[in-house]
Amino acid sequence: METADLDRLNAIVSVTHLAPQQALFLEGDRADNIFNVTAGTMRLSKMMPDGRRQVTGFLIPGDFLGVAFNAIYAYTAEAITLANLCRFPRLKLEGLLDDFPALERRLLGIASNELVAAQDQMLLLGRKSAQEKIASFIVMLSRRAVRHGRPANPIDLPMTRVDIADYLGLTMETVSRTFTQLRKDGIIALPRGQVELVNMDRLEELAAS
Amino acid sequence: METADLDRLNAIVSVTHLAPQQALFLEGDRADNIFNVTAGTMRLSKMMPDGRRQVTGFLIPGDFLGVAFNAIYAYTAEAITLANLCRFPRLKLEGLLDDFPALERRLLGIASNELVAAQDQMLLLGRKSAQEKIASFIVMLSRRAVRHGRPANPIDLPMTRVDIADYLGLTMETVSRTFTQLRKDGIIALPRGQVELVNMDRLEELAAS
DNA sequence: CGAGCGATTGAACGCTCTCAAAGTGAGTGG
DNA sequence: CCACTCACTTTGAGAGCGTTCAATCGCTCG
Repeated sequence: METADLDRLNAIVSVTHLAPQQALFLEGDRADNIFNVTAGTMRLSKMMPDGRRQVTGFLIPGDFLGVAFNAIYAYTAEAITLANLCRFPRLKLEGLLDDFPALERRLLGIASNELVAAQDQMLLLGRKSAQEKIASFIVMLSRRAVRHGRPANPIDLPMTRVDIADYLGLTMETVSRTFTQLRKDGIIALPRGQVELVNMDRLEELAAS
Repeated sequence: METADLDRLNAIVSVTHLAPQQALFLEGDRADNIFNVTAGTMRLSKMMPDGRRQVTGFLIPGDFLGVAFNAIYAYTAEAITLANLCRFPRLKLEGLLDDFPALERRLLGIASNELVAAQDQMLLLGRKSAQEKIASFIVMLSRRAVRHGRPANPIDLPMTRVDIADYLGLTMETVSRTFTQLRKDGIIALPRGQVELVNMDRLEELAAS
C-alpha cells in the first residue's frame, strides 16, 4: 500500500480499547464500522433465543472484523482479554474505496480467506469427533500463530473451556475430558493458560484432515 | 450495471453444461474460473481422507461459485441435476475489475452474504438438534426460493437424503426418520422429490432461530 | 419380471451430554 | 499470613440422541 493511501486511512481511523468480556458490538447492531485487532483476543459469537451459543471465531492481532458489507452485524464481538482495535467508519471508508481499488481488492481477499476458514469449520462441526475437533483446534491455533509471526509452540489459550466448547460444538465437560486424555497420552501438555504441542505429528494425525 | 459493462462481460463469458453427478471442479483444483448457475442445482462439498463428507452448500440458478480469490478451490462442485453455468475466466475478469469498480463491489457483496450464511450454518451444525436442523433446512430452502422469485411452497428437493445428511451433519437414516416424524405430525408433506410446508408457523418454531 | 438404487424402518450400541460433586488457583479481606 | 470466596476446571455416573448395522420397501428401468 502506498504512503498516500496510508495517510488517508490514518485520517479516518480511531482507536478503541476494551476490557475483558466487554462487547464491541452485538449481533443485530447497525454495522457502521470495520475494525482491526491490534492487541488482545476477540470472540465472535451467535446466540439462539434459548441461550445456546455458537462461537464463530477467535481473533488475534492483525485480524479484521465487520468486513462484511451488510447493514447489520451477523454476530456479537466481545473481548476475551484486554484488547485494542482500530476503528474505520464504513461511510468514510467507502469514499476511500472509490479512489483506491487496491483497498477493495484487499477486503475481498480477507472475506475470501474467511470463507475458506468457515468451510473448514463446517467440516469440523458436521463430521469430526470430539478428539478430532480438539486436535484440529490446537493445530489451527499453532498454524495461525506462525502465520502471525509468533512461535508455533507453546500456544496461548486466553479463552475458557466454555468458549472452546461453544466454538467446537461440544460441552465444556467434553472439552475438558478430551484435553486431559491428550495430556495423558503425551500428545500435549497443559501449563496454565497455554497448550504445549508435545507430539505435533500425532496431533496432526488426530486432526484427520 | 450499465450496458457497456455487460457487453464486456459477455465478451469473456462462455457456457458450461453438466450432467447429473458430473463434477465442475474438485477441491484443490486451480481456481481459474468464476461461475454463475443458470439452470439446475449444484452441490459444494469437502471430503476427509477417510471419505467423510461435508456438503457446504446447495446452489440454484442465480448463485455464484468460486468467488473466493484464492489460488485453489476449497471445495468440490458437482451437479445434482442437469445444470447450465456461465463461466468467467478469472484472468480476464480481473482485467475488467480495474475498469469497473462496481463489479468488484458486487463480488464483495456476494462473498459477504456467503459469510453470513456460513455463520448461520455453523450455528446449525454446532448447536441444533436433528429436528431443528431439518426444520431450519426446509425453512431456508423456502425463503431462498422466494428470494429467487419462485413460490415458497412446495419446494423441490433434487438432492438425496445422503446429500441432506452430509449438509446437516447427520446420517441418512436420521434425516429420513426426522422427515417421517414431521410428516406424521402434520407439519410437512413429502410428495416425491419435494417438500410441502403444511404448517409454516410450527416449522419456524422448530427451526428455533 | 428382476435388478438396482434410494428411502424407510427396526434394534442395539456408543459417543457425547447432563447432572452432580470435588478440585484448583487467583483475589480479597481479616 | 491465612481463611474465605468465587470462577473456572476436572472428574464421575448415568441417560439420551443420533449412529451403526441390517432388513425391507418402492420406484424406475431394462
